[in-house]
Amino acid sequence: MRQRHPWAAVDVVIFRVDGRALEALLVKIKHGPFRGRWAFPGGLVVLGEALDEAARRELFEKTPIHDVYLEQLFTFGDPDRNPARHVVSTTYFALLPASAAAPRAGTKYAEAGWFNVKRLPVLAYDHNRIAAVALERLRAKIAYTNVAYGLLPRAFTLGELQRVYEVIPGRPLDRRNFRRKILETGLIKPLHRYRRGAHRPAALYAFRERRLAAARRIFRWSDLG
Amino acid sequence: MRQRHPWAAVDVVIFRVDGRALEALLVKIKHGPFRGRWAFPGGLVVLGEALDEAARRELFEKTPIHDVYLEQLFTFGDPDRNPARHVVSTTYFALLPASAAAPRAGTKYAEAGWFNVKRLPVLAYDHNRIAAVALERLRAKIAYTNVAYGLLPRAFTLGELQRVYEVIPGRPLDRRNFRRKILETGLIKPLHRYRRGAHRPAALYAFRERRLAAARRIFRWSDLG
DNA sequence: GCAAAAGTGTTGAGATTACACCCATGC
DNA sequence: GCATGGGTGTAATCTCAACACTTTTGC
Repeated sequence: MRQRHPWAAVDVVIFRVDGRALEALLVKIKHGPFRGRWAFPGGLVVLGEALDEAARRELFEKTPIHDVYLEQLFTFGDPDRNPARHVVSTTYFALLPASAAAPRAGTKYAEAGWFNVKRLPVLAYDHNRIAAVALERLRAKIAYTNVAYGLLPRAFTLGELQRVYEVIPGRPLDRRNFRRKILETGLIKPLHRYRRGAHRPAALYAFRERRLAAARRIFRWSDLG
Repeated sequence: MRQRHPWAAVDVVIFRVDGRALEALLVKIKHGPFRGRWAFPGGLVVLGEALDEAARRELFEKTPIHDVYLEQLFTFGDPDRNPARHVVSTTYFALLPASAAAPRAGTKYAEAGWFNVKRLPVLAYDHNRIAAVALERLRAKIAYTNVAYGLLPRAFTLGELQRVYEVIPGRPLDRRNFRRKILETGLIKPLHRYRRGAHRPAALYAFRERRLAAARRIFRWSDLG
């Protein structure tokens, strides 16, 4: 019974919305056949470690913040996705508020940086496929859940929220309709505080719950195409 | 670098709609700590084998038909889900038409049989959790895709189709509204043939495409619970 | 003739979209 | 005073849900 089987690994796609762009965190690989190529952070699961733990470990190595939205995405297991050995990788996606700490490369990778998801380079392994799946999932999910909370700080203006809801599907929304609909969902609540800035002060809101909740749809059907 | 890591495995939840019940295929385990308990068929992934291949292999051992709808569900990786060794299992769900061949136990299992998903026994491993996730996914997916094709023969009546759409969420639908909506989606096409039976002959239909396609929603929001 | 499933339209309520003007602030 | 983003309401259209009676067949 001394058979060999593929090992389990995790990879994590970390998203943030910076200004008007959706970005993902990439790391530059130091060793092996993909040396010098960008990839999503990841690694083998340690014996006795739960999958989510492994994903959180990889995530924490890059950005030392807790209270991160983390969701399992898909498992990729083609034998040739990793030329070194057959590895079955379960991918996760994580959402960070734009304000979160800068990424650190750690000892494992040469560099780390944020990339606009619209202009990702050719990645190592099958990671461009992973990127596509992650983006698709995020787009689908923002339309009928409160996942957006993961991309925003505790308090935010409706304008900031709308920008998240526009950047991810990549199309503009009517401001009046957006405000009405998002308030009707009950996902967010007014804080009765105001943010002063360069212009008219904006009312601050917070998500009622900072864990996944379903809601009625915010986009129309045709917006999901 | 002679580290040990969890192995990859697959488990497959096979559904069918038999008359008025949604059923899943269970096998009885022959050996090990869960001997005598029911579980979904599954096993370790062989080195060099793609995940889907492994799932298809497990599926084919039970019901020798091709052209089966198969979709990856979720990956479970808690270290204690299998007391023997840390195994990370990627689960799949498969859909069979009711007419499909009877299940065979094979050599690996003591027995195989169909169980109403509403009355599943206590299963081995974390398989009751898997059942819950599979059911949730199937319910969500039938509402906005043509997955139902996997549960029906090539040609079917609108009555048969409606029964599938009622059994899975577990609530009745208005016949007139159902027929109008399902025809509006364009997912199915009339065959201009009729099935004769005990009663008035019914027009036969077929799915326009026998691969996953999205459609506008067939249920109302509140029907998704 | 009767039991059982097939077939067929309309109406009211609610949801969705499109759309334009004034307000508060910093500079 | 002007540029920038914040704030607000209404009307037309579309979608959704509710609902009942007739038809065709096998027995």
